[in-house]
Amino acid sequence: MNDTGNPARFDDASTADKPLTRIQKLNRRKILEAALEVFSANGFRGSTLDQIAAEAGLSKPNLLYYFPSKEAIHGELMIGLLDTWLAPLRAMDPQGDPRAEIMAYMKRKLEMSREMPRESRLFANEMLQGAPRLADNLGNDLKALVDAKAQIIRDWIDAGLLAPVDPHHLIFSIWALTQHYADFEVQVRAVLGPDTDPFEGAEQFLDMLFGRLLAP
Amino acid sequence: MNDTGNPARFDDASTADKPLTRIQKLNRRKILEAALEVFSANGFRGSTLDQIAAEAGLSKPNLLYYFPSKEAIHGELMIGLLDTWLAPLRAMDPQGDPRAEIMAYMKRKLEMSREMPRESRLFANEMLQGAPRLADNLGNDLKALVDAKAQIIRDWIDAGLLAPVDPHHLIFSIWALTQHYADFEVQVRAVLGPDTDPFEGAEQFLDMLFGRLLAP
DNA sequence: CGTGACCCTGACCAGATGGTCAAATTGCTT
DNA sequence: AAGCAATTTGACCATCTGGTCAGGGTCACG
Repeated sequence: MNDTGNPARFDDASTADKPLTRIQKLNRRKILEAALEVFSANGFRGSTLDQIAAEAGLSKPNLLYYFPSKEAIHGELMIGLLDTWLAPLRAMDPQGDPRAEIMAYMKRKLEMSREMPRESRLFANEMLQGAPRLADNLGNDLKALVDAKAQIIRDWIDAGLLAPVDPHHLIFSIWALTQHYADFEVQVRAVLGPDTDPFEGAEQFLDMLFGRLLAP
Repeated sequence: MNDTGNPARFDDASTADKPLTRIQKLNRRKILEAALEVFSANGFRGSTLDQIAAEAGLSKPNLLYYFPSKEAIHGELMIGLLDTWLAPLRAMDPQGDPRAEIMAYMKRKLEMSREMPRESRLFANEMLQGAPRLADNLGNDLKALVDAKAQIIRDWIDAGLLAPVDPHHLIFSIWALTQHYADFEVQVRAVLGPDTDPFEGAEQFLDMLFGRLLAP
């Protein structure tokens, strides 16, 4: 059971937080876990409450006892996701060694792609549809965070500690490259064959790629 | 059942080619164009025949006069897509200058992301769902093509013309980086703001990234 | 201008799907 | 063990959706 860093959250993201029962906690977790499985594999419209209910081992009306609607389940998933997803970027330390910080960020993201491919695909699905449920967060929280980190990188560059690259696109490139291995896993595996671990090669490659890019 | 005169056969790319009528050619094109628009924005399950019909300016039964099913429309789109999508890779010339060939490939792919974002998203959607409709092609055509091109790159490396990088992951990185700007366009635009052209910066960045990587 | 093939549509159908509800069952507290 | 709240479910509903069909309109061509 994967539980670390993925805590079952409160009920309606609304104001009133009741004291969650033992059974509530258990079943809400089951539902969100099942929903992650199903939504990430089929997208929002491609998933049905019946599938999620089956995966969770509950009846459909019982799902709707814990969440007011299909959208609510998805929404709750998304809230937790954006947070989890950006944690590694938040952790980038202005005080650390520039190249080490960026390489560590890249590696953490790659690790996340390996260990949380479902979350990655859920996120990708949402982006592909134009992120209707994340539009606000993207324009505010996300932009603010990325801009802040971009400024840090810019400072590093100005101090001559990194090659002069566009910080925003550097961050995009880390996102693109790491998430590709989760989101396009079928394609990657089809090309590499069944006996090769994509992430092994990916780590080496990305090490070289960013190592060469960042040298001042 | 009653099959009389149903022209819903496969396109010119198929085995049985009947002489397509003027109206057939026109309407099939309208339908595929509309389907691209709708499928790429909503995914297969998220799209309805009504949406496609509306977008195409035709009635739903009329769609089904030209194509036997929703799946058939999607399938036809996919066939054309994989071909279009891989054309730039096919064009990589073993006789050309190694770095120039790879940089040109990357640029052509980036250009495709800018000019055919719908195709890119359609492809991404399919991959995310595990590519159920492309599984065969991936394991055969695609793998063969990529392996062949990887061998060419390997030869270049052995000849000391390129830095020693894993050719497969090099190709993956080009795919990931270029398609990211189409598939995650919302996110990219949200971060960069409305007045910045993502592709402008992307081209510069990728130029530097791969330039540095490939130097022997 | 007639005729047969081609093209188009309103009306309809069956199954899927999100969601509701009253009633039954279970869990918790005193 | 009673009593009340929390949990669960079978039955049901309205709507959506892919797909069918019989019939009517249109086009091309002799």
